[in-house]
Amino acid sequence: MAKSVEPATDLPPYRYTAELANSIEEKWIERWEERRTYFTPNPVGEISEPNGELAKRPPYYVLDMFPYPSGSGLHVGHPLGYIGSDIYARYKRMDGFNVLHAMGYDAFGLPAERYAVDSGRHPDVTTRQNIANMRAQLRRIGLGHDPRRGVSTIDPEYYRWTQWIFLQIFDSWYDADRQRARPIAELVEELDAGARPWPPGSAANGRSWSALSERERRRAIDSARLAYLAEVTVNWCPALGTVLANEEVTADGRSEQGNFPVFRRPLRQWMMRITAYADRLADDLEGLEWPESLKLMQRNWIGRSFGVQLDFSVKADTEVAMPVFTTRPDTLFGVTFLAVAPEHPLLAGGLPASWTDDIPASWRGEASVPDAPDGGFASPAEAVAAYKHLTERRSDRQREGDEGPSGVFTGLWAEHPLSKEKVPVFVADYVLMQYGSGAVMGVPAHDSRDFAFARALGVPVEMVVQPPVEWLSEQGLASDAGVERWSDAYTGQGTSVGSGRDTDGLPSEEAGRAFADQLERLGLGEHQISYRLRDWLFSRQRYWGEPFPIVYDEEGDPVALPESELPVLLPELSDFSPKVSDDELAEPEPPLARLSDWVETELDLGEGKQRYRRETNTMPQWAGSCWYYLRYLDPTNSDAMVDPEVERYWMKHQGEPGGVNLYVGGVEHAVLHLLYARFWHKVLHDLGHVSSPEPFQRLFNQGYVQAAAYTDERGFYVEASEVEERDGSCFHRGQPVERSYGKMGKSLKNGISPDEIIAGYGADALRLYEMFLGPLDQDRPWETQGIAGVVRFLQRVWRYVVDEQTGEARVVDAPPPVGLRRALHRTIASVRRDIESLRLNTAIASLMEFSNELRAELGDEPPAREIAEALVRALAPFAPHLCEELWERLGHTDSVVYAPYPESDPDLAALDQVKIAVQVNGKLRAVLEVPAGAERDELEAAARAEEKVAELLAGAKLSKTIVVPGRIVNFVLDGKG
RNA sequence: GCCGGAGUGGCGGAAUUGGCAUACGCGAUCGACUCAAAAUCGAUUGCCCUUACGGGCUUGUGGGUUCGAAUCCCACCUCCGGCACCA
Repeated sequence: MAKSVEPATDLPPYRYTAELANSIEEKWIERWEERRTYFTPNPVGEISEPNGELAKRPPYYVLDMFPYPSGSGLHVGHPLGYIGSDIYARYKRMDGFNVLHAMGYDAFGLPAERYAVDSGRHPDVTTRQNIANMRAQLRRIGLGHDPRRGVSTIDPEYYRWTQWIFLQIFDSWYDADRQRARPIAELVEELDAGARPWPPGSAANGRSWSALSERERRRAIDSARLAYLAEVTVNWCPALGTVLANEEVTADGRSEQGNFPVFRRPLRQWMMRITAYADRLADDLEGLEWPESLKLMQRNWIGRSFGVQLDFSVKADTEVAMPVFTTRPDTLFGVTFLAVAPEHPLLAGGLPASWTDDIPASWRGEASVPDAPDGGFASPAEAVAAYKHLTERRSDRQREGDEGPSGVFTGLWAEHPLSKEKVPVFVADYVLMQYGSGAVMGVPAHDSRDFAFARALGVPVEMVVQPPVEWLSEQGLASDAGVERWSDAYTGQGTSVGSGRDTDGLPSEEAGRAFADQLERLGLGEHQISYRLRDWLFSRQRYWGEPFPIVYDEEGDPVALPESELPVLLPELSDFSPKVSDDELAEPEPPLARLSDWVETELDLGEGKQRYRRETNTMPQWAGSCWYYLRYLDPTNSDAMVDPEVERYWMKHQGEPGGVNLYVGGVEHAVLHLLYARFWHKVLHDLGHVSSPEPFQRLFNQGYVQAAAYTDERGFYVEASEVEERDGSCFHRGQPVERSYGKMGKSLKNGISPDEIIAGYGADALRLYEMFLGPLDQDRPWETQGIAGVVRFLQRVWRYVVDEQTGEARVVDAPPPVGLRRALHRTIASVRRDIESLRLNTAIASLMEFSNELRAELGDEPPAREIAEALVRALAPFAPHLCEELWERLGHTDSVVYAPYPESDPDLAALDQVKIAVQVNGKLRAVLEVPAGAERDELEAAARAEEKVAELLAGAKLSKTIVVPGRIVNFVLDGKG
């Protein structure tokens, strides 16, 4: 809580109070702006001046994650990462680098649109106002950003290039042989020349390329593009008038926002072929300086698994080969059934008209379809239709939430490729159409899901991997217990059994290899890699986003607009809300579709004037944030996304992968944003538009600020600032409330505004305290009272340098005591080390320690200029306003922002005296103070000479003496150790 | 369920490679200044036993390796995060 300090009459006139801090801070923020202190020059182009000589320095790019301009103002948790990156950027700037550091705004998207709808104003108005508010709040924290580079995604001059990048992706295809994207024109050339029979990903169906009509060829090529249209199943929420991401749908199939029903339906949408890059996205993580945990999250998200795809032949209308994917070919002889996803194409063909008599009721749907007749459905076709109808209406989330496995028998039988036995084919919703081939081989003995399914429907279980005895005993089973007594599948490796072949008795891995080889020889299977990653759904039925630079011709096929048509401006629209409905079958209607004058257009795209319809979906919020770090490089360039020379200057580093040197942001973007941005960057790299293969070389995740939050008896959060504490209990308006801790923010009603803290203590104190609370990558609880410690520290630094009575600098131009100088150099060494690895809490602790030594050494005496100036420079990245003021009072006319960061002289930083612990039997008995270079013999002799040690050694038998120079002496007496 | 990460004073946290556990700060207690309070300055502050001298214990729990473990190994407990029918 900010205290309102009485204007204390008896304080010295130049005491560093909140008032003084605030006036210093405001003064310097204005001067920095006037002097363009943070303007960072490019080597060439429009913004290569002023400070042009800086561009000769080595470049360094420090980036924060693109903020979304919230309408509710900042709390002290928001700027945590920004302060950390700012300190690092300032340090690098003082250490001789040309540092690019800027802040723009990710201003399109759902939250901005919803805020506008709620406040009844146009998103363009509210968003720009929010940006202005946020800029003002951040400005006051003293972040050293180049203001010219702070782009917003909603600026037409920005989204023009977002659209341009979309066109680059649209105009590309992925060449799997060369493992990179290439212009689509090259694919057309290869096809026309006969160098390639067919576009990748589509099937020839016996026809040759040249036999196709022009329209057919065009559609085949369109489906090979990296950005393509496809009919996909989406979560459609008519009440919100939009499709939702899986994350936005609750477990019971309703919208997270508003709790409206969500339906799954197919819809023609723009997709991005990110799966083409799955291998590179996974492999290239290797060379990045990212937290290992985050790399792992990306790898899991991509979910690459190696296995075998093999064919079972199924007799439906005709004999068809049905591929299944497995990572466990060793369990092939344990297959007792197949299961296909409800959407599987096999089910579209003819199913048998009736069951054979031996089919149990559980297979006929009795166990799985709630309203099935007693004894099950009359025919496979009916059972499958009923089951599909049941599962169709459930969202993915619902499927996952269901208790038991379910499915029905299709009446079809498949032939095992090696044993030639017949196995039944089921339809089951635990099989996902989107993964593998949408069909699985059921091995109940060795897969938990197959096991549960088999038990539920009464399908046989056959063991083909002998589990180790330990597993059986853990399950409470005897070592010879049959598979019918198991309560779960054994999913580990073991000894192969039960195939009746010579692989029996081999370790199961070896048997698996043998089966895979045999399948490959027979042409019935091949090694394959599957991914969890899916292609990226890129359309939104929203107003507040980038329009696609796409129109449709009379046949409904997409046509890219030429660059000269960019930007496609987002048209003015007074009713920008999505069209909502309570009818499940209502057609999605993007707001832009209402503008028929805009949608219907006549253009000459090279074939004379023709009528076209514009694309009315918009891009998702991720689009703008996928490439902003490239626009920061060259924000005013109207000829290119970024000048290649400028791009190379900032992003290409000798002997390193290249990219942004340091990227700081929250772990919540671990997969989506960071994966999408890497994907776009790689496409741009393949097409020659950027020089580095990866966008972000070093990544750092800052933690969250947490704060006490309070819930009333109904479990609702109450405004934390209104809670009072009495006798260890908490009350809100007289009612008792319960305390918990959580991420600071609007939802827990526990936000604390930085404005409030700055008014009460100053921005430098806020900066220091946020960093001092704990390691930057860790969550930390906010307690405003703790800020007193850093305030006192800043006051002391001020008082060392400035006379509190006169305001004059009070340093002496004489050399400091040698001990103090040594302490200074030690401090500089550790502060530098700590900043480099972003351990800013311990960097500040070192500076405090030095300040304590200064006080102990000097008392009230003025410090030497050498000491004072080094301290001011060392502290400047952390407390820039205060240090700029002190620097000026010390007589400097140039800015401390570009003063060189103090260097540590290793000779001075080395300790001349060291303390050595002396132990007897591992227990500390004395501490020696000896010259730093003391040898083993000297140490041992000195240790023996200690009175207490001598006492303990007298009469005892010494079995061992450990001497580690510079560290420890340990006497081990007989009878111990 | 699977995969990660973390457990150190009343609190936030520190501790290069295994070598003085608790740096730095908050809070608390006492003192100086003050009519008083705030601010500031100074001292003390891991726990237990002891008037004292001194001694013992202590990094989630239990074991192990080592002359020596917060740090390495094994088992367990708790908390946090990610993924969740991925065949």
